[in-house]
Amino acid sequence: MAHAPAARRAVLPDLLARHGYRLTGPRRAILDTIAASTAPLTVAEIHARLGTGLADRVSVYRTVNLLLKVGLLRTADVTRAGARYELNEAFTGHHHHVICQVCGRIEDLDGCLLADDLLARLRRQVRQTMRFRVTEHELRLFGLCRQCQA
Amino acid sequence: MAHAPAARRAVLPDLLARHGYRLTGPRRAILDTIAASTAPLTVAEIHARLGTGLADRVSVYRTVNLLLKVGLLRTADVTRAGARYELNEAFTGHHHHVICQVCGRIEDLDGCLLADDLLARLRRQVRQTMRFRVTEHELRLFGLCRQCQA
DNA sequence: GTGTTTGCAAACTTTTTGCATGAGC
DNA sequence: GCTCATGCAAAAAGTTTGCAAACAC
Repeated sequence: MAHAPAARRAVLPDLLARHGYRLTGPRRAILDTIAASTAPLTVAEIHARLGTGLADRVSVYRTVNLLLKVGLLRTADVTRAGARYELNEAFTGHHHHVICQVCGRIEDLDGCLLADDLLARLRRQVRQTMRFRVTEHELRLFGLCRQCQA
Repeated sequence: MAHAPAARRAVLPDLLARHGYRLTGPRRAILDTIAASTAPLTVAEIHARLGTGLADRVSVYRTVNLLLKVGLLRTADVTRAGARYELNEAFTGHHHHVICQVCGRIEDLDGCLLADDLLARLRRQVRQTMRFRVTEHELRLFGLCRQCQA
C-alpha cells in the first residue's frame, strides 16, 4: 500500500485545490466511502452507503467522473450492471483482482504477480510486432470464490 | 488457432441443433459477421455490418445472448459504450488483447503470453491464500496504438 | 460577491421484455 | 402443424445534460 487509509483522505483537499476544484460535503463523503471500501464499488453502491441526503445519485456520477479525471480513481471493472471504481494505484499500490464467475465478487490481490523482466519482454514484443506502446497492464483471475465452491 | 475460419462456420448448425435451437437466417448472418472479424465487436457494430434487413438490432442482442449461453461466444470487453464479443477460445485459441486508451481499438495477441509454470504458481498461491479456485485468466495490455501515437 | 457545485427533472444510450406475425423442423 | 424465432414497440437500467438555487472560496 502506498498510503494508509487515513493518509488517503488527507490527500483529497490538495488534489482538488491543485486543479481548481472546490472541496464540498458531497465530494468528501463520496471519497470517504470509496476509500473505506476494500473492494471496487459501483455508483449505486457508493450512493447506498452514503448517509441519507449526503449526496444525490447524479452528484455521485459527477464526482466519480471528476475523480477519474483528476487521477484519484480508476475503473476496476465494467459489467452490464455498471462500472466499479477504486482508488488509483498511486494510492493503493499496483495490484490485480480475482473475480468470482458465480457471484461477481471482486477481491484484491497484493502486489503485481508478473515479474518486471516478463513485463519488459511483453512490452518490447508488442511494440515490435504491432507498433503498440504499452503503458499499463491488467491481470484478472476468474474462478470460484470460497463461498461459491460449495 | 483451434479452427480455421471456414470450419468455424460449419460448427454452428451442430451446436445449435444439439441444444434444441433452430438455424435461422438472422442467426447465420450474425455468427458469420462475428467469425469474419479479427477484433471483438459490439452489438451495434455487428448490426451495422449486417446487410440491410438481415436482422433487427433486438435479434442481434438475443442471438448474442444465445451464443454466449451455448458457449460459442465470450465477452471480450465491456465499456460504457457497450460490450464487445468474440468467438470463444475453444474456436479461436486462447489469446489476450491490447487496448488503445485513446481510440478504444482492441487487437488480438497470438497465444498466451504467460508461461504455464507461472500460471500454475499463481493458481496455487491464490488458492492457498484466499481459497479462490482460478479457472480462467485474462491479461490486457493498455496503451497507445500505432495511429494514436502521432 | 463571483463562479463553482448541487439537486431535481428530463434526455440519452444500451439492453431487455411483451406480443402478434412469420419461419424452421 | 406446432413450436420457436423475429420484428416492432415499449419498458428497464445506467449514465449524462440543462438549469435554477445553494454553497465554497
